Order: sequence, then structure tokens, then C-alpha cells
Amino acid sequence: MKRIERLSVYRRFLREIAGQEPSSVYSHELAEKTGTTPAQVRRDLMEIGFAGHTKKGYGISELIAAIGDYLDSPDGDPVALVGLGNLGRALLPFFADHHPKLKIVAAFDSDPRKAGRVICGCRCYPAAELEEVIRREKIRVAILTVPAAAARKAAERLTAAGVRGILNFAPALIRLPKAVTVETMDITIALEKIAFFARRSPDEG
Amino acid sequence: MKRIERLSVYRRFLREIAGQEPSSVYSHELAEKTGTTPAQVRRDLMEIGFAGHTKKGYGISELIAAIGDYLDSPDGDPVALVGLGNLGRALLPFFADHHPKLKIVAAFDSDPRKAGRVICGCRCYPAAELEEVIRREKIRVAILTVPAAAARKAAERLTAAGVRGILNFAPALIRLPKAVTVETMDITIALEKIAFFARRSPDEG
DNA sequence: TACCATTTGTGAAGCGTATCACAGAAATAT
DNA sequence: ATATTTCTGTGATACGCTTCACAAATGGTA
Repeated sequence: MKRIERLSVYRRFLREIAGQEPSSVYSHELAEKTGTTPAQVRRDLMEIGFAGHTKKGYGISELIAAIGDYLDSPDGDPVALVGLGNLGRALLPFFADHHPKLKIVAAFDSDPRKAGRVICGCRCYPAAELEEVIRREKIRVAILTVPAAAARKAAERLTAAGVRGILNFAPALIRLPKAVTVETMDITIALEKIAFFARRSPDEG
Repeated sequence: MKRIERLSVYRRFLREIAGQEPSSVYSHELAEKTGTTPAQVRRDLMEIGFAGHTKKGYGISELIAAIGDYLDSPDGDPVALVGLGNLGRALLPFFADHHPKLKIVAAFDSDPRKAGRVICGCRCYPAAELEEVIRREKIRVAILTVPAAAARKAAERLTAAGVRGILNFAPALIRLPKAVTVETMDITIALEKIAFFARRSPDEG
């Protein structure tokens, strides 16, 4: 659902302005800064049951808390990273500290030489220990950065071990029970789409 | 438009099976292998003006060609990569050879020590030469992998130099004239969304 | 006090996309 | 030759999300 993404975006902006004066924002300000419309903002906040004040807008710190209550697991979610190629290693620093609720607690790679190392504070395990570690750490969210040919099998192993959400960077279709959320970020397809629209765009003067 | 993405996915699968027998596919096969429905496939192919044959399906090589005619620039699109941090360097190998039509021909970084190097066959330039190189190479598509704080300015410079499509990896809102296509791949927001749905998913037995 | 300006909350309408469902066409079986 | 099956092409329908538009609320102003 798109609403979830917008709520994340709202929160990111709200955190930037938290602590400043004034202590509240109008729907039109939030919309302007996050690339949507005032009506959309009001509808989204209505949907999560957060009420504003006529003529004063929405309390910033309260709204940050409300979005957190809605989106986040109270204790945060441990995340696994599967595949320590170029892309996988590039993603580790993103979550090394930044995010308060999502933390990569385990990385896996089929190359046993990578096992035992600690990268960006994250312990690396051999692929064989995937199920054991996922279960032990109660990991339910994973990032998949393995080659396309290995993606399906890795996704199935993750699911069997208890993972319920996968962010997949491999250009491969992953079919899993619908109880598992799979979001594929396919860079090639995104670029092809962008090139398509860019080609149709009028030239500058 | 979602149709463009699906066409890319269709083509990827068709290329895998090209050359094998039989030389045509049914809409239900294509749907099955690409995660959509037969009616959707037929509608998409109808929309690009590609006709199949009753009881025989769609000719594979002809369909690959038709999707190419629809999606691709005839001579391919040169692509720029802006920002040679961890993520930027990880993306270079993706397009180093793989893709027949999209080729990263120039990379930029604000760190002048990276200039002059050639990574994965791609020449690196200092950020100061961005406009000049974009114009010279007639680049209209760019990948943005700079820090969030630098994303807006970089996007504006790219647009002013003639770029019409940007794949943005920075967690920042980029507001540009609507003639410019911007697709943001925000890893943090994708993960928050996945974690949200994972949390609501039923536990396994 | 009465009025005006502004902002929220939300039912209703609008829009774009996906799905349904069936006519038409072609291969196969009888 | 005729019936049957199975596939495409597409008008019509359904669905989900977004936007509209306005009542209700509230602070400011005369």
C-alpha cells in the first residue's frame, strides 16, 4: 500500500523539523515538502487515526510518535542481509547506525572466506548457517542481494526459516506464499522505464 | 506507467527462452513466468500493437523485437552515474557489459582524486565537468547515488545540462519540471514498508 | 458579539488500472 | 464435414487510490 511509504516520508521530514518552532505543521506544508497534496496528507493521517487541530495543524512530535506506533515494531526489527557481493557490501553502511528500528544483525554469503568477519558492525555467517541464525535471532525481514540464479532458492530458505518480508535486489521473479511480502527493486527495469520516458520527453531549447 | 515495467519483465523472460522450441508462447505461460495474469499480458501486447495467433500464442523472437521497438532508443542510451560512493561503485558492474542498450559512459564524483580513473570500463570525471560531459555525450539518463544533502543540486545540474530521466537512490525529494522523469529508489522506505507488512503476517506453525 | 479567514475531517466523485467474460478464430478430434 | 477445444482480442465492469468540495471548528479582528 502506497500509504505506508508516504507515512515513512512524512516522518523523515518531521524528524528534520522536530524541535524547531512552531511545534506543529499544516497539511499543506507537509504535502509541499514531501511531494504530495494536502488532501492526501489529511486522508493518510485520518487513516491512522491521528487528529489535528483546526487552524493549528498537526503536532509534530505527536505525529512522529503516531507514525512510529503505526509503522514500527515496538522493539525494532532485526534484519538479515543475504549476499555480500558489491551491492550487499554497499548496503551495509546504510543501516549500520542510521536507523533506530531496523538493524542488520546478520549477513550471509556462500563464500566461506567471508564468514566470521564483522563488517560495519554486522557479523557474517556462511550460507549453511542461514536457517539456524534466522531462527535464533528471530529475524523476519531480509534483504536479498544474491545473483539472480540464486535468488529463488535463497528466498525459499528464508521463508522456511521464518522470514516474512524480503527486499529483493536480484532481477528474478520470486514466488512465495502471499503471507510473505516481497518487494523487488530491479535496477535494470527501473532504468529501462526511465529511459523510455526520457526519450519521449521534449528536448530543452 | 506500470505497463512499461511489465514489458521489460516479459522481455527478460523471452530472452531466456529464445532459440528453444517451441518458438512461441501463450499468454498464460508468459503470465505464469512473470508474475501476472494472462489477461494482463494480452492487454499489454495489444497496447503495443503486437498481435498473436489464435491457438499458437505469440512469436518469441518477433515479440522480443516488438518490445525493443517500443521500449528502446534505436541506438541505445548513454547513461551517467553521479556519485561514486559505495553504492555508486557497486552499480557500475551491473551495466558494464550486460545491457545492450543502456551503457554507463561517464561517472562523476566531487572527490577530484577519483577523476581520470576508469572503473569497469567507465571513465570518471570531476563534478565540475558534469555539464560539459553530459552535453558532449548527449546523455539524457542519469543514476544519482550522492548523499541526500547533495541530491537536489545534482539533479538540477543534470536537468539543466539536458538530462530527462533520473534514477535517484538518495533519500531526498527531488522536485523538477514534469518533463523530467524521476524515479526514487529509497531503500530505507522500502524496508520500513516490508517490515510493516512482515509484522502483520501470520506466524508460521 | 458578530464576522472573517483558515484549516481539519470526510462523504462523494473521479480516474487510471486490472480483471472479467465472451465473440471470433484456428487447430484437433470424431 | 462437423463438433470440440483452446487460444486471442477487447468491450465492459470492477476496484482501489486520489482528489474534490464542503460542513464544522477555531483563532483572529472589528
